Amino acid sequence: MNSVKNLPEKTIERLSQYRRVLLDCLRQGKYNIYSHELASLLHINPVQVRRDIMLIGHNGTLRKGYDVKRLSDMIGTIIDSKEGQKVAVVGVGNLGRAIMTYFQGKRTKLVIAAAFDTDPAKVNRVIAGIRCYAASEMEEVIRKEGITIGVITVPPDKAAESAEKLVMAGIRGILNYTPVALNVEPHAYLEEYDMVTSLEKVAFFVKNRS
Amino acid sequence: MNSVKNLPEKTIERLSQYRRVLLDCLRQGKYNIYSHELASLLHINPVQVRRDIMLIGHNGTLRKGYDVKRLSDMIGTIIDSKEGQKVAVVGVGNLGRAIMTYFQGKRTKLVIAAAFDTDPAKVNRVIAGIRCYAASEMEEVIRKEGITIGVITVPPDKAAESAEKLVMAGIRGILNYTPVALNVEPHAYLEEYDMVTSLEKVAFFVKNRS
DNA sequence: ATAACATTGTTATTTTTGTAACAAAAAGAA
DNA sequence: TTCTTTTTGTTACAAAAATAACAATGTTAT
Ligand SMILES: NC(=O)c1ccc[n+]([C@@H]2O[C@H](COP(=O)([O-])OP(=O)(O)OC[C@H]3O[C@@H](n4cnc5c(N)ncnc54)[C@H](O)[C@@H]3O)[C@@H](O)[C@H]2O)c1
Ligand SMILES: NC(=O)c1ccc[n+]([C@@H]2O[C@H](COP(=O)([O-])OP(=O)(O)OC[C@H]3O[C@@H](n4cnc5c(N)ncnc54)[C@H](O)[C@@H]3O)[C@@H](O)[C@H]2O)c1
Repeated sequence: MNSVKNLPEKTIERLSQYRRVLLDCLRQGKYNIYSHELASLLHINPVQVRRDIMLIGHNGTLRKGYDVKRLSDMIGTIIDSKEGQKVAVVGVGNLGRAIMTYFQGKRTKLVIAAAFDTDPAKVNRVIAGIRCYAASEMEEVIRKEGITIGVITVPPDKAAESAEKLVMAGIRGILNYTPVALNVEPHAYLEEYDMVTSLEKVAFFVKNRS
Repeated sequence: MNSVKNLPEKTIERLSQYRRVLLDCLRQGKYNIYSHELASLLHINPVQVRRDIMLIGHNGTLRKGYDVKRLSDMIGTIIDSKEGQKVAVVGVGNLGRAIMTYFQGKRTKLVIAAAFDTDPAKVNRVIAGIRCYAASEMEEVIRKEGITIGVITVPPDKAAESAEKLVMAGIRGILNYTPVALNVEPHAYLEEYDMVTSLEKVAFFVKNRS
């Protein structure tokens, strides 16, 4: 079977990036785009763009390229859920707040619906338009609101317990920004990102350039 | 040729992660570690750990595993530069400040040596121990300090001009956190990361779970 | 009309990445 | 000692991802 559920992981990432570019195009009044344009905007190969687009079953027009609006909508049908999904941020510190600010109004289908912290100075306040609850209310709020995704931005030594609480609350996916590998399988899909690793990677390739 | 310069990109990423875990072990007084321990801490396969370690030419001890300190040092000789590298953060907003706070004292060979902003309220202040300069001083400061890596955290519409300035100043690598694809090749190595993509990826896999 | 061209869609091939399999060897048990 | 266990190092294999090749076809120019 070759359905949309079996799309390669890398294709999913690129679809998100294509849409970002496409939405930009729409804002600029550009209604058609060639595979090589999309490719060069994202520093990838045009063939890869065409292949990804083929995989999701979209059709371009010869000599006119892809219809920006249609393609962007098509990507939406693949990566968005119809009813949307709600996100919670756990840990309203520097990074948590930055993310909350950043996301406001970015995507209609993916909304940060709550934040959690233990600091009394933050609890029950509204930050970047998002209500901050006490960490102890996590399970209740997550269930009540139907939140499916958690973003973890607590101090490293609180990461494991936060993940556990999220899982207890029935969360289905976690995006972990702490430098602590979590153990939530098979309860939730896990994505981890460490900025130090990215920076060290850049440093390595800088060092070894010809 | 199979030198250290030709290590797979993914191996480089993992080396950074291994070291993070190893340094943690040292702090906890653990001086030896098995491939399967490292693997399970990072949710990967033990064979992959052994393979990566083989590729960098390190030797473990049968039945005792790897010497944590020696392996961590060995990884240092691969991914660090001897003299270290200096990093600049461009854009001292929510995210920039979060990164500056986060990095303080994390790595001895990779130091944030300067920050840049256009906001007079930030210029010439010291934030998280890092001096913030005016964006107009970028070229001068970067050359004087010998900064090789730039992290871009300015508003999206200023990203391209910031990258250009960095390149003008002779920067060798850029880590871009804005959702704008930059064009700096062949002057600098570029790594881009967009949080929306990560979150959309999590959302997709949550949606399509059995 | 017709030829030249540019662009998509798709299959084939190559490259990269990950996993399995297993020999070798050290440690400990019998 | 000899056998069993455990773990590394390495080669062989598999899977995933990226790229190349190219046919098909609409568009434009002549
Ligand atoms: N700042 C960065 O750029 C950056 C980058 C990469 C990773 N990180 C990681 O992200 C995490 C957060 O970084 P930060 O700079 O925002 O730290 P921070 O200290 O500014 O924020 C942490 C927040 O979590 C809250 N908190 C503590 N315990 C909690 C709990 N049990 N439940 C809920 N909230 C709790 C704290 O009150 C605080 O508001 C850290 O683990 C850090 O290592 C940060
Ligand atoms: N906040 C997040 O979690 C997050 C996540 C992903 C991506 N981003 C991206 O990172 C970037 C920064 O986000 P933020 O939330 O920190 O924004 P912000 O508005 O808080 O900060 C931007 C900073 O850049 C400064 N600046 C403006 N023009 C400049 C220039 N030409 N040179 C130097 N500095 C300049 C501003 O004065 C401000 O201090 C944005 O592009 C955003 O899209 C942010």
